Amino acid sequence: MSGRRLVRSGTTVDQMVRAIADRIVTGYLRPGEKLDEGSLAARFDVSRTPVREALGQLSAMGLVERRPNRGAIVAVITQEHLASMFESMAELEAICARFSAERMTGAERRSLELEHQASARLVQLGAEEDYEYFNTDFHSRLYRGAHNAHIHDLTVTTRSRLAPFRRAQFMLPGRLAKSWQEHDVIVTAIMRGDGAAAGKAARDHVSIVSEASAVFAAADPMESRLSRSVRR
Amino acid sequence: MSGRRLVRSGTTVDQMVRAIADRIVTGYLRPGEKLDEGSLAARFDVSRTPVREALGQLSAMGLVERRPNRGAIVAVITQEHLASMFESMAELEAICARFSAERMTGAERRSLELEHQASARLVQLGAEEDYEYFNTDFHSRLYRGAHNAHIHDLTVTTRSRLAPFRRAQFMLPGRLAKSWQEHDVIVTAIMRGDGAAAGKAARDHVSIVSEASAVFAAADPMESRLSRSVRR
DNA sequence: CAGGCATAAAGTGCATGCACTTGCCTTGCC
DNA sequence: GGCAAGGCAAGTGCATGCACTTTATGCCTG
Repeated sequence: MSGRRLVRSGTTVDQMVRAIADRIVTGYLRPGEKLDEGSLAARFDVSRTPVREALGQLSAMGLVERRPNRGAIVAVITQEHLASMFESMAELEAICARFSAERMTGAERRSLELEHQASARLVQLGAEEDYEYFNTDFHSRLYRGAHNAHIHDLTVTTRSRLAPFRRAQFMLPGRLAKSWQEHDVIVTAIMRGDGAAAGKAARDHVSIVSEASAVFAAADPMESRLSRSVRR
Repeated sequence: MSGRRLVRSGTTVDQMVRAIADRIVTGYLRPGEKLDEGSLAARFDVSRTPVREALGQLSAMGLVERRPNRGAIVAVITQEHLASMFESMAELEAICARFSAERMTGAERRSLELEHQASARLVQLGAEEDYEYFNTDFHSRLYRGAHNAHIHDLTVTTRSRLAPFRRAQFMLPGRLAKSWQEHDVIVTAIMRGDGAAAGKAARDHVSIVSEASAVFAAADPMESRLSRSVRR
């Protein structure tokens, strides 16, 4: 039956994982929201089997929570756990920045500085959208510049899990200029190979975002109805 | 058909994940070894469905590698990636130790020091097995002492992935006494609340294990010859 | 009319079946 | 004898079906 197979990219399960993860990370699916296997299967026109596999993987990644026999929900992140993730992020970024200062190649350094300087223009223009895009790229450069595949993974994963909570920073006025200044401190430290300074600057940079987000998250009605303390 | 169900703990998939992960982490299943869905299903007396889900989750965790349509193998870790994981481990331990120095409660500090002092006896006796058991506990205390759930997760996960490569340290003579000395530096720093010193000591501690393991791993031709049919 | 208890509905967990892919091995061809 | 094409067996990928668990509904009882 059925005209399955529209595209031929990766397996069905992989696509499901990406699709669902994307909806969670972008905030389209909200914490605590129920993930019904049947509905998801219908939604993507596949059977429940790949959906189940995808949910299992997402659960392994911590993006969804699975209660045996009681279905899956988008992972509910407590205030406390969120704080721990932001703090981890700050530490991970600090490590990446420190290693970057010590290990980036000449090309990587030049490229980093070039892009950073170019981004000043986005700040002047107040191009929030574009700056955010650049910002992601900037941080990715630090992760890669650390020349450590595992740290890179940990950092990228943690960052993606924090993504839903990072939109907050847009809300603060003058954020762009401030962000750029902080980047500038990091870049300067990296350029002169000062790992300790680069690490500290990166940690501070993330911490500030963290504080902004904490405010945002607190105001967010994430605990409206369910999310009872599901025994533990 | 069939008399399924031997035990009744958790879901079948979870049991499979634990069972397979355990065999990988303990080195019973070696990197590169083929994981045949049918054989695993037969081995554990379940159908292929839960096996597939388990493999999917293990793949998400990085313990196995899945090639579409070509089956799964125990993840092969390159020398380079292994090094990056050890380095990450050193950094993560450093963070945990630093936070522990700053945040452990009085009870946690006392308990840590007490156990540490008690372990001196194991060193004297040369009780390798028991010391290794204590050692795991010691590090777990640091992870918990950091009071950061996410760092805890990252650290525990990374540590388990390194487990197959850590047996190396047993091979070095005088390792126990050296390890205890290093622990002692960490404990002392934590007791006086010196985060920076605790972090540095923890990083050094792991780095030394790392070097030992690197030698071991290099000497070990991690290919698949011997590990043919292990099923029984 | 409230509080159980039975029963139905919904939804999960796993087994089975079939289509497809891959790798090997044969077979025919040069 | 080597090599390419084709076929076969092994094994993966997904759909479907059924048993079981949870949750919703209604009915009976006090």
